[in-house]
Parts: sequence; C-alpha cells; structure tokens
Amino acid sequence: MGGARGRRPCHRGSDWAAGTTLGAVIESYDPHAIEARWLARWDGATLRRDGAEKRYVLTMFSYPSGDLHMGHGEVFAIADAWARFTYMRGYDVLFPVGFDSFGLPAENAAIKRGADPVTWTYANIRTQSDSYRRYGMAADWSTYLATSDPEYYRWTQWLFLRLFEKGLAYRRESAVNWCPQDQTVLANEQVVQGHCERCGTLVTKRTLTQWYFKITEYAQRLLDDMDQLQGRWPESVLAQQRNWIGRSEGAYVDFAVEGRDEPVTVFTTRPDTLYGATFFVVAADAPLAAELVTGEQRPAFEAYREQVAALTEIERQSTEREKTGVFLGRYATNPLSGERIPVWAADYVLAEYGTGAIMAVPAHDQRDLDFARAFDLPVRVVVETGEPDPAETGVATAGDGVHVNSGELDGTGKADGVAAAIAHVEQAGTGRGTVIYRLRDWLLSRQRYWGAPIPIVHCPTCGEVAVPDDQLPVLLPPTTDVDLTPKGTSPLGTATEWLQVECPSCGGPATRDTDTMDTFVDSSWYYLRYCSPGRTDVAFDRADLDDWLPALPYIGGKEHTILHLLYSRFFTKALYDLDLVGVTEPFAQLVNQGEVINQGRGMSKSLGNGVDLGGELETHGVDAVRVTMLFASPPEEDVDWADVSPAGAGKWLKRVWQLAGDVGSVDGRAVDPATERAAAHLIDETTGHMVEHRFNVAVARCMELTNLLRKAHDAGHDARPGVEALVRMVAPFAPYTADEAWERLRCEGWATRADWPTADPALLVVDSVTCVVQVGGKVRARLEVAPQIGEDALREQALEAATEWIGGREVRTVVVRAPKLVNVVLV
RNA sequence: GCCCGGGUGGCGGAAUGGUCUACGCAGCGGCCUUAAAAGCCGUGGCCCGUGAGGGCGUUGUGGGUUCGACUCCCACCCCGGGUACCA
Repeated sequence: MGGARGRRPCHRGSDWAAGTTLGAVIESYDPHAIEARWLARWDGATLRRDGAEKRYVLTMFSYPSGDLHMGHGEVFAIADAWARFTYMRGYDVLFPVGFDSFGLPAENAAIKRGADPVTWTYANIRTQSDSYRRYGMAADWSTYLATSDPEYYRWTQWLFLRLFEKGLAYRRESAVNWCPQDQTVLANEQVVQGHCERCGTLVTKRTLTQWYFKITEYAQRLLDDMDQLQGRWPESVLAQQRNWIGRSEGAYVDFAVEGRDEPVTVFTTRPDTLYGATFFVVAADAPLAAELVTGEQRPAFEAYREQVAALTEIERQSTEREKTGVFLGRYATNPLSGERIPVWAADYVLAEYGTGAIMAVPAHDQRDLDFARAFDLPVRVVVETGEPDPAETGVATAGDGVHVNSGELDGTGKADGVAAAIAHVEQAGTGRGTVIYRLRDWLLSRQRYWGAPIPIVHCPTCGEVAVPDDQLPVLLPPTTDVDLTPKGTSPLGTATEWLQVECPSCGGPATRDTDTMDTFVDSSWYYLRYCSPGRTDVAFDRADLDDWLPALPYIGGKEHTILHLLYSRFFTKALYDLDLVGVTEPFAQLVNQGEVINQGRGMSKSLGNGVDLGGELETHGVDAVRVTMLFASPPEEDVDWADVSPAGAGKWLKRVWQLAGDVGSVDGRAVDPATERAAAHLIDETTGHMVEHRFNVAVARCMELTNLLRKAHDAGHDARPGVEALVRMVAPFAPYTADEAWERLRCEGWATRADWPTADPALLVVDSVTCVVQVGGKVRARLEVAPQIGEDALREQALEAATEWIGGREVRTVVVRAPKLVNVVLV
C-alpha cells in the first residue's frame, strides 16, 4: 500500500524547470530563469557536513490536503533561513521533510468523490513535494517519510505495543465525545467549546469501549519539565499547557451519607472551610445521584435529569445561567463537625472532575453561594476576611483571613488552616491530602479507515493479545474490501477476510481490533524517525537520537499549542522510561510563527480574501516572496499581505543581483576605508540579528549594506569584499538570487554553501564617536571625539560647545557618559 | 471573570535606561521619456522662515523613580489570543 509509491517523490527535476538550458547566460534579472537553473544544480544537496557540531532544525510537518498555501510559505521561509544560516555558521544540520498523511480528509474525499484515499493522498504528496522543492527548501530528502507508509506505521504500531506492555495503553468503557458528522469519537483536546474541532458539529456523548494512553500518569512530569522550557518556549504556550494539565492541590474528604454503607468522597481545595459546608451536591448526571435519590424525590429528580440532558454543552457551560438543582431527600454528615447537611443534585457540579460530588461552602465559593441563594440554603462565614457578609452582598469571600466557627481550626489563617484540616481528617481516617489534575487520559481509538490499525487481536479465550512484533505491520485491508460509509462503527469491521485471524497466543480463531489510531499518535514520534531514516530493523537508533535531539528550534503554528506538543512531550517521556530515547523533552526551543492574513483578517473562502501562494510565486518569484515574509515582521507576528510589498522585495533582490554583476566585471580598484568600516559594522549587526532570529532586522541591515556598497562602487571604489559578504548573508533568505549573484561575482562554488561572513575585529574598532551634548535633556550640539576620551576632557569640550545654550545660567550638574553623551543640567 | 501577548509616523516595523521613528511600503517634489512603466535623486511630526536656522511637541492615559524613560515601578484605558461553573 502506497509506501513505495510515496517515497521520495519528485526527487529529480520537475516540469516547470524543463526547457531551460543549463549554463545559459541570464542577462536580465529573471527570477524564474534563475530558479530553474539553480534548482537543477542543487539537486539532492543537503545541509549535512561531516565532523561538525550537529543541529536539528525542525518544522511541524504538514497534512497533504492540496497544494502549499501562504501559511506554508511563512513557516518554510523562516525554517529554511534558519537552517541555511545554521549550516553557514559551520554546523552539521538535520533539516528533514515529511508528511502527516493519515487522517480524515483523505477518507472524506473517498466517501464524497469516490477517490481512493491512497491515490488521493499520494497525489497530494507529490504536488506538495514539488512545490516544497521549488520554494527553495534545503531539506534532506533522504529523511522523507509519510505516516501512511506501511514502513512508517509499522513502527507506530510497534511503539503502541511497547506502551501496551507497560500498561500505558489500555481499554475501558466510558462516556466519550462523539462527533455525529465525522461519526467518530474525539479526544477531549479535539472538542472546542462543545464542538468538533475539525468540522464544527455539536459533539454528543456515547458510552463506548475505547483505547486510551495513560498520559495522566505523566501529568506531574509534564508540569515539572516545563522548567527546562521556560524562556525557550513562548510563555503563552507554557501557560496554556499548565492550564490544561490543571494541577490542583487539596484533599479528599469522606462524608457519611445516611442509608449508605460506603461514605461519599469529595475533592476540595479548601478543606479549611469544612465547618462552612452547609449542603452537599452531587453531579446530576453521575450514577451516584440516581443511587442516592429517595422515593418521594425521585420524580422531581428524573424530571431534572431529563431537563439537564436536553441542554447543549454551550447552554450548560454558560456561567450566566441561574443555578438549578433538586434535593435528593437525603442527608450527609460532616466528618469534622458532625453536622447533618442536605444532599442535592445539580448540573454545576461536573461528573468527570474530582469525584463528581462536592461539599458546598457558600460563604467562600461563588458558585455555591449562587446556588444557596437560589434555593434559600444557609450561608455560614468561617473565614473572617474583613470583607462584607456574603449572605448579604451575594459575593463570596475567597481571600485569606482568620477562621471562626470552625472548632479546632479557629484562629488559623488560610494556609495553616488547610494543613490543620488535612491533619484532622487524616487522623480521623475520613480524608487525606491529595493532588488532582484536570488532564484526562488520551483517547486514541478512531472508528475510521485511514489510520494505523491498532495491533491487537481479540481472542475469546486469551482476551486482548498483542500482535507479535514479527507480524507487523498490521496492514490496512485494501479499500475494495471495506465499506467506508460512516455508520458509527469501524469500517475495518466490514473487511471480513482481514478481520479473522488466528490468536497469536492459543492459535484459536480470533478477530482483529477494528479501530485505527488517532493521527496524533503518528505525529508524536516522527521527529524521532527523522533521525534514523530508512532503517528497516528499528524505529530509530538510540545513537542517532543522541546525536540530534533535542530539536533546536521547532517551528510551527499556534494551533498545536496543546494537542500535538503535549502528546509529543508525553511520548518522549514514556519512551525515555523505556530507555529508547535519551531526552525527556524533544523540543528545546519552540517558535510559533505568525499567520499570513489579508486586510486585517484571516484568509478564508467565505471572506473571499484568500491569496494564492502559487500566484504570488509566479508574479514575484520565490525569493521575493520569501524575503517579503521575513522582512514584514518578526517571525512570531502575523503578516498582513495587504501591508507588504513583494514587488519591493523583488526590487531589492534585483539591486543585489545588479551590484554583483557590476562588481564582478571590474578589477584593480582600491577599497575605501570608510566603506570598509561601515560594512564591517553592518555584517556584525546582521549576524547578531540572525542569531536572535530577528530576520526582519537582518534583512534591513542587508538592505543598508546594499545601499552603502552601491554608492561605493559608483564612486569608483572596490566594493568586492563587501558584496561577497552581502551575497552570502542574503543566501538564507533568497538562495536562488544569492547563488546567481555569487556566480556573477565570479566566485567559486555556491553562496548557499559558503561560510557565513565575519567582520574583521580591527574594522569594528571605532576611531571616532559622535558625542551628543544635551542641555536640560535636549540635544544641542554634537562632537566628534575619540572613543577613549576621558571624562574631564569631554566635559570641558561639551561645556564649550554648549555655552550658547547655557546662556550664563547656573549649571547644577554635568552628567558625562563618555564617549557618547554629555547632559548639562541647569538649576 | 481569569491567564497570556500587545499599543511607537499614513502603513509594516527599528530602538530594552542615553540622538525616537533604522529599513521598507505608500505619499509628495524632481530627473529621464513624445508619453507611460521601470529606474534614479530628493523629501517625510507641527508651527515660523526664501534660506541657514529657530520655537514647540512627541512612543495608549495618568502618576512615580532618574540628570535622562518607548524601555524600570504603580494605577487605569483599549486591542488581540486562549480559557471558562475544574470545587
């Protein structure tokens, strides 16, 4: 299936390059001719070099749904410039390429238009690969992979089995998110405000037996290891991941409920407010609620439960809504005070969080207070915060204060009150301190065809049996054997022949698992595979991983802030524990590139403001488009295509090309010392901005250098050393133009493989500095002074220069910051 | 509501305690041209002045620290993104 067809598409020259005679002399700046010429020459060249320090420059790989768009243009321009610069600075650079090629669009195209997912996917991969190469990407095609290749998903299955052996992959029945449109289950992370992240359909709940990865076991490590990422990942990404994991410290407290043998446990972050608990609430949709309701209250409860079930997720989650609930006719006992409090069912308590039941402390929790006021339940202050009485104001007081009406806790503050309360319940055996997380286990089964089959066999006698490693991959059955029509069950179940297998354990008749894996499983380890391309004996080689990991940087969009990054971090840790990987964090630095928008808004079909990347490349050329993306703003910011000028970028590139030609055709000129010094400073500054990936400023400095050298050349000076540096510094942004200009300079080899220029330190030493003389903070004069000038000498000169501005007034003080500034402060 | 990011010319953006607006786009004036495009030169806060020059103002708002603040501190306003009954 597919794999062999998918490997290394378009590795050799493509159609658009045909017809150009190699070596033809190009006389005017014609981007397309230059592109064709150099693309053919670059064929297969990578950024690898032997014996140098290794760097791994990684971009999030793309889903092959059609051709490249403007967003790809942005991320690829950034990544390629970074990778090329890193290489020119002397590193051995791994810059891989691949496709995340399993997933719903292929299958939906199959259902809608009858296209074979295999054919559809690999045709798109070929199109995108062609465009990718044309865009000038210096990627190493020997790393190429597509997650739908059997030789890739074989290892996806292999890794699943390793996690299965460790108990990190398991099956259980539970209520899951279900998308009625896509007819599949969704992970928590794929439900956005109650809707399917992919198609926007309202998500419903279903009770199904599904496969999960035990990511919750890693919750604390996912949190702790963010220390390694602090300052290297965007703060917002770290904040969102912390939020998502949702660590919460508190206590479990057991409440005896009359007429029930077992106590009911609640989770609370405020065990110190136990004496303020005036009622007890159970999630209306939890089985516990139905169990606890007493006979006479049952009709009211059933009516309420139906009313809640009829609400949409959106309605239910609205915080504006009035609190609703129903009394269950039963009472619970406070384990500290012994107080008897009524048990209610309500929908503001969530069945899935904590234990699905809470102790309500209306005085110190806004939600509980709202509920208490709606049902006229008592409000008892147990922490004096100095704020007005919640029962009167309707505003709960959550701050610190002194405990009152709290028995043994009286007089304590919030922190020691919490500790004391935990100590008391632990001693009494009715509770314990704990930490809980919002994070749920990762639901990985999908009832769809176009994904990696889960390598498990269900045997009536042996149960869940792993497919032996030597029988991997479990190949997808051909589409001709499968009914792809969505019907809520796995399409693989209709492949009758494929389904029936011998149990690997007992040899009896058994059936295959019919679910496929979430495509986020595929993308949780591809960056490992890239390090050991083409290996058929292992998923990846530990020595290769030790060479390359972690990736520095990882470049991609904000849409993967939680999903992909959290899953990949989990995988890396799980594989670290299996001793398969040597690092605990795969991505040492994360860059979220901005989006390409148009007229202030995201491009979309409905707005009709889309810009076609192919069209822009046709009009302006690859280099001009790349430079436009990079020059517009820092990588993290959005680029509004209505505000930028690819034509302007093209003009600059043409001037570089022209200058290289002019300089290349003259000899025997002398270098102008002033130009030389100015150029050295610009080279130095450009390098500094590149290191900090401020590509927009680096381009600006290159433009200044172009202007400077043009003037020098026109004045009859030798601009060659400067232009040779300039052309090399342009190479990461505009590789085609740089290599062409390099040739016009009559230089050896390629600019794109030359060393990054360095400024002669002797030229960076300044022999004269402009000193600003301020009077009362205003610039009044400028002096040319030696950089080593002493404070006293400078003060003297400055006072003289400022005499006119001082005008005989009394000088209070003179601030001297030699050699750059003197400020004369008047009384 | 909470969390994160941001507010500098007509526009994208430079500048992280010391000359605000680098570089570019757009505009305006000029050269070249029969004309246009392209290219090149000049110009870029406001006011006065033919000019040299001078006066005033200026980084969302208000305050503070400092000889000096886009930059640091406090309060607020606005914009963008994320998240939301998580006990």
